[in-house]
Amino acid sequence: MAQPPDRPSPPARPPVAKLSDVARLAGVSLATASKALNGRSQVRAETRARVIEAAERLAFHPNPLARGLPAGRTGTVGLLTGDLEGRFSIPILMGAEDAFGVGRVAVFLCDARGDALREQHHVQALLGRRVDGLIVVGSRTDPRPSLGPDLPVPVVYAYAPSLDPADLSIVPDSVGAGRLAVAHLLACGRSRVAHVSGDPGYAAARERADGAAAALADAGLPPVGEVLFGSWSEGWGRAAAGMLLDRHPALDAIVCGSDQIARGVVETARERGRRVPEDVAVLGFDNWEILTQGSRPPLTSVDLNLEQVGRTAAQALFAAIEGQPRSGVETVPSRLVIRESTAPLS
Amino acid sequence: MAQPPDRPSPPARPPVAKLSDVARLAGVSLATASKALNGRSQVRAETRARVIEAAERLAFHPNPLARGLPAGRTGTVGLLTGDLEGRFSIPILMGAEDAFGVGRVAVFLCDARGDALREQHHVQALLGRRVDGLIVVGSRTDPRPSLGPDLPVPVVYAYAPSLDPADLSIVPDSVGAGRLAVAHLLACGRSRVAHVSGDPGYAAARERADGAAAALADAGLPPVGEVLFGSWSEGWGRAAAGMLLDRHPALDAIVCGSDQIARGVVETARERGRRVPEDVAVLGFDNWEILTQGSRPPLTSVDLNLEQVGRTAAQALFAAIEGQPRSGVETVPSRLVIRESTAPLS
DNA sequence: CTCTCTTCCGAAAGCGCTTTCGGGCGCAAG
DNA sequence: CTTGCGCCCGAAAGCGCTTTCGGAAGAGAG
Repeated sequence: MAQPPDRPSPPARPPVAKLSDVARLAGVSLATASKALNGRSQVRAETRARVIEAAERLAFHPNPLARGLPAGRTGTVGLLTGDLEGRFSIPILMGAEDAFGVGRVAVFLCDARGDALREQHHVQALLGRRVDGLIVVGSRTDPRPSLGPDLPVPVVYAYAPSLDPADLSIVPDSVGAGRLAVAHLLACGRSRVAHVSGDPGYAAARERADGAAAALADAGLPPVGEVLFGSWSEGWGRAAAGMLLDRHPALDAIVCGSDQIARGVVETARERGRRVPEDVAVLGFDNWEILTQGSRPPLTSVDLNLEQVGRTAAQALFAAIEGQPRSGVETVPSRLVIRESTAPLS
Repeated sequence: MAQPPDRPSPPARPPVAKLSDVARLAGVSLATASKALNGRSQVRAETRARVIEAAERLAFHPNPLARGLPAGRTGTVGLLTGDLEGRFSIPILMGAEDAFGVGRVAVFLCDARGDALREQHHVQALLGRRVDGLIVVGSRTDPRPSLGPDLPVPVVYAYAPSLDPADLSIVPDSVGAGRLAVAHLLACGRSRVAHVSGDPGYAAARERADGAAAALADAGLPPVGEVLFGSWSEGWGRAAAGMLLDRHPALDAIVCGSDQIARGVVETARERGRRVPEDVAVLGFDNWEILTQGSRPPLTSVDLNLEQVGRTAAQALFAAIEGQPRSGVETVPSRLVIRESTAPLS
């Protein structure tokens, strides 16, 4: 539709082997060649071997377009992200690549940039390209509107769950991540644990806080003050740390809602003469290397296992394409990466 | 080839309109419908209108697979990246998306993870999918081996240039970026400018340093000490800043090879009682928001215009596909983003 | 030796679309 | 009223592959 009326023909390129070449070389018909290469059970082993050898000699690669035509399949999936920076999309993409297996399927990556209209447009473009399925990645863990139940292909939501429980969503376990953080601090012998988090409008902030609170409660320990919600920035981490250290000088650990916040907290603690981790243990979430490594000391952080989220989403999508759809919200556990900002009380 | 022997058929899905439906509804033949929709000049305007209306009523989207079969075109391009974190790929991807125009072409994204073997594999997979062209994105600006001259489709290298001058490469102007940085500091009235950079194994480090040195020389100013090469880390920035302030207490500006280094430098300067920017102006490269914003004060940084690199690469690829290939290395100018870590001497 | 089954292979029919090519029609010129 | 010429349109031939279906060849039973 969008082709120029009379475009010049592309420059001459070396021709590629096609199935008919393979068949001729192997001395069989097209049909037999196709069956042999696709592992259909109607060819003698010896014939199959001959065909395969011919294919290899010609460096034959089947044209997936032509292959998909009769089957209605294309061997491609669409990855629709709303995440500008690729902070979450990239690990998920890599996980998906792993799960599908290199070369088996190809991934179309589209960035909707958080714009619903653009998203709709991309969905149409992807469907037009006859993708076999769609993975939708959000930029935050808050539930998002479903693309709708009547798409012609299966959809899996990753990171941000769909509001529609009939859809399948794969998300990190934020509550569990919060529990994990506190459990580690308790294991380090800390007992006076405060919590500085980010924007309370984010489900991730609230759920991590819930998990942390629950773990403290399980241990019979009171939290140190309320959870301080603010923004996902170092500046907020610095400010909040100042307040905390003034009000609760006896605290011995601070859970931070993100690595950014943790950096600010660590910095302020050090400037106030508190040693990290000896006096105060600090940890963050996300395990964003650029932040955790640059910090003094390097930050312990809860890794949300985004690659695993991607891998699971890809596997689920694959299953759905094969006719085994699931639905509901499935969570992927988090993982603690211990660095120097936490350590046992000596 | 890699299909399971006898897979189950996918679940029933709503059928989509095909060209024959449109033709029937419009009361014309397939051929006419096709020509009408593709703007061929062999249909009466009135007939064309009728066909288009029928297509819209049926929400007809041509099947790009079938469309590409005769033409040998697929309307897809491959984006092959070696950049784990997507630090450079994502902006380039977005630029490419912009340049192609949403929906006109789709982008296959593959991550080779810096592995030549995996790269080769992905190239094969992409060629197998009959992409119309390839954009290869490197993870650093050092020249990289060419994919070879005899690929069946045009290739454009972005960020990392190809070693083969017959290829087309679109890269940021590292030398110009270095000049830009120093020019800004000079405009701020600084005259004793030191330079802390990253790993000297990186062309980006050397070229930025060259540009900076050239700009100083143009102004008739001597550099303050040698360029301190090290690594791309905050820790190195802190260490280097300590050395610099000891040896050259009179310096009034420090150019840093990256935002990470700049953060370390700023931190150490502040701890040593030097005010930034009043006593010492500091700037970095890359304009990585997460780093520039969290710093105290926020960092001035040279933005390499990666989106523009991507857009240019995409346009060049498009031209090559249309039969207008270019070759050689083309640079994209950088852009200064001024924040609080630099300011005129009062 | 004939008949029935298997096993293996090939002819042919699509999949949805584009494009070539030839023919019908209407018009102006002869 | 005939030619000739253009303008539109449709029939049909692919593009490269998969799949159905029927037939040929060989094996075993009667």
